[in-house]
Amino acid sequence: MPSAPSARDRVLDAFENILITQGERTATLDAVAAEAGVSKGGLLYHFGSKDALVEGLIDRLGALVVDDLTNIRTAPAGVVDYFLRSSVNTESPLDRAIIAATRLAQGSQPKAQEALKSMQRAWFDVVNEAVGDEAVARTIMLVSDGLYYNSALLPTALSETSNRALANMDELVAMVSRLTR
Amino acid sequence: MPSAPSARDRVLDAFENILITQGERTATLDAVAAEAGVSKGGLLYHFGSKDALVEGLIDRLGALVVDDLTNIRTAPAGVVDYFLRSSVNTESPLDRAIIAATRLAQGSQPKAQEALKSMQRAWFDVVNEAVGDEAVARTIMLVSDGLYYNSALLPTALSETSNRALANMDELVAMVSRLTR
DNA sequence: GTCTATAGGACGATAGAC
DNA sequence: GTCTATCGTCCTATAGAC
Repeated sequence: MPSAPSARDRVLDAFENILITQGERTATLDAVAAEAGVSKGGLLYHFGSKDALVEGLIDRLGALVVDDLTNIRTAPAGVVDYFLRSSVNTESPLDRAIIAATRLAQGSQPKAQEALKSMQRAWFDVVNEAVGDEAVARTIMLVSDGLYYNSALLPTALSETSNRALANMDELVAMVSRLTR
Repeated sequence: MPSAPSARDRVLDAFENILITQGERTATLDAVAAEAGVSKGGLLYHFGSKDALVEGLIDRLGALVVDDLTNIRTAPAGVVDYFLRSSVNTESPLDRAIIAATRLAQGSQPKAQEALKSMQRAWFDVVNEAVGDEAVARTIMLVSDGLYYNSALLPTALSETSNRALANMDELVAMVSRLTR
């Protein structure tokens, strides 16, 4: 029930927003405070420094990943089907946190890099357990990363590959299922 | 014969270097000039503004892509084999230009986004022509994007997936060839 | 808990010497 | 073709009022 998000959460939302739509460079304290509707001083009360803001975002990502792993494991259509379909950016809270963290990771923020790495490892373990073949699991991970790269990393790109893949998600899932047999 | 690169080329090399290793934020005119071994004024003689510097990098990328397309088409081992193997970052001039452009594309630089998009489209056309099946070609593109994402986008990540894939490139090529039969 | 004001440094760009 | 010096702006962070 997201009735009235706290100022702290509004700041994190604003930080994500700017990172996703305009990149790391534009995500200054001034810009984040303005987008969140607070003053710079107000922002710095909740997050004492820019580093603390980054940590706040990574912590939020960590919590969302924990939930996601449960969703993957218990998906009615199966692990691989759910995992692949959830690899295109749907603007979910998790997607937004991942994309924002990826922006930070490319600005030599070691903590963001580590968070993404451990997320990837956790996903691999679940997929690998489901398909029971490491080579197949690795290939599925690459397809998933490719989907993310296309739909999330090139902001307004609407890249050809991704658009086609999105329109043909059933086809892609069938394609990948050829590997498991 | 790269005996003595011109100051202009040294500036572009430095710009790429900083974008790749430290991200867009750190790639300031001061930092690029220092890395290239020229003064800020000297840099601005060759590239009149930061925008011109970005354009210079994108032009370099365009030229390298043209060469690469010829390499892919004429590869002895075949289009798909060559394409996939060249999708891991080998620190080649092309790889470096792509990664640097990707950093810029995430900072809402439309020109960098368009350059990457047209590169992707050109690759897809070659792969599609070679395999003669759009769904298979799309999947191959996604695997390639996944390889790039892992080996190039998360700077020092040395991500699990990518490392394993690198060590098992033969295995991956075999995996993908299952799709074409 | 949120604000304004401001310090101190880094940023992109210009001017002009050599 | 390359340099130094400098301007105006923007950045992170602190101090202190409310």
